[in-house]
Amino acid sequence: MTNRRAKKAFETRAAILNAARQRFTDEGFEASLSSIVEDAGITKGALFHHFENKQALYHEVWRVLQSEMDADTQAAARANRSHDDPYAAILAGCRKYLEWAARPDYQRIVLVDGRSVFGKEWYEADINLSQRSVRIGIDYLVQRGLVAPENAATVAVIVQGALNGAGVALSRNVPDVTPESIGRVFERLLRGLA
Amino acid sequence: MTNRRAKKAFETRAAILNAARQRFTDEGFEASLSSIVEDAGITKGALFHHFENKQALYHEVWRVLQSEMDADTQAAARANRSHDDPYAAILAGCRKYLEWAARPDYQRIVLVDGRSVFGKEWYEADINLSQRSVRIGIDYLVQRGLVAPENAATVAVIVQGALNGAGVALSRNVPDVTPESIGRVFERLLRGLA
DNA sequence: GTTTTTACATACCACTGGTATGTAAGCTCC
DNA sequence: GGAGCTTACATACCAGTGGTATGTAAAAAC
Repeated sequence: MTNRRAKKAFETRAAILNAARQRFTDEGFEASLSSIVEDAGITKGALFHHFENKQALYHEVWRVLQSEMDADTQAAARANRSHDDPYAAILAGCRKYLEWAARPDYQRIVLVDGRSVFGKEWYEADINLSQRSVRIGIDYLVQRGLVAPENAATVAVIVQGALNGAGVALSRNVPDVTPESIGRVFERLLRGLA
Repeated sequence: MTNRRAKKAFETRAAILNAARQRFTDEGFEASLSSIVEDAGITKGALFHHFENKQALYHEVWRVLQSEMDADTQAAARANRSHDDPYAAILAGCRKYLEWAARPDYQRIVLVDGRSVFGKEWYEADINLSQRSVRIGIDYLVQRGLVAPENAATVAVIVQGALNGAGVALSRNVPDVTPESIGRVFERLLRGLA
């Protein structure tokens, strides 16, 4: 019964996305569509049926990754709310984000290749998913009077950039850069804003 | 007398680099070699004589840009040294770097496309040129007792990331993010580390 | 049961980065 | 000053790329 064709189509779509995610992680955007369709066990006809072009495929892989990260970091922040310390939630979110920034797939697809793939539209695409969680955290600090309202937007982009830099450094095993040292410095930075 | 051939070769090499810098700025690494050699008024034979491959050409363009930036920011920092305020120099360097981060060529070639072009070797290439000035500034603060020695490396990558985030946001005209607001926040952040 | 729609597969295209080869001008050295 | 080597390119070509136009068989709609 229930639409056999649509179900099958969904499976091939998922197979394409899986193969693409792996290839894009290993080889970046340069990964060939031929290799992706081979991994997925289908042909280019199927791929171009499901996605308008290579960029659209990449964008979908990217979007899924960002959504997963967004949900995960927000959950971590929510779970660590504290009446005693207004910084507890946002710091927990930061720590969780650092785990993502160190993941090979997230790092390559979002942090390294993503920007160049999307070109000028990058920031517009990015700000809605990458920045959202950060903005929520900063806005909370503003609400608690710990960040000046006129600095909110600036603090958000700076925190985001700092997290990305730290995350990449972390995964590159830069000497003396550890999750603990980053946690220490971040806490100091945020508290220093008050 | 003095070697006419070498002089001419240097000129073609410079023409290639100029054309490449422009094309890479406008179209990113995807810019075709055909268009570059056309702009430079030569052929692919000449290009591949001077550069091993496309990546090597890109790397040279990138290297020149980074060197220019490095010299400029260090000069700005040096010119703003102050006995009264140990932060004066590094803040001046940061402000100068923001100007670079907002430049179309630097932004596209170094901040956006660079990472994906160099892939895994990116950080190794980056750290020697991007990080150098930052590290010098942070090490000075350590020396003055304003940053804990064990945090130096972490602070450096974080400051670098923060500067990149701020620079990109600046050039994208993100609402409420201005050179002034960035300067304010940065000063607070750095002083908060003491 | 016929028709229409959908989810692919196949065959092909212009163009890409890269290479192998050709060539003419410049330099060296007698 | 001219033979011979070297260098700085130009030309011709190649495998592989993203993308498209067309074909097709099965499922859905009526």
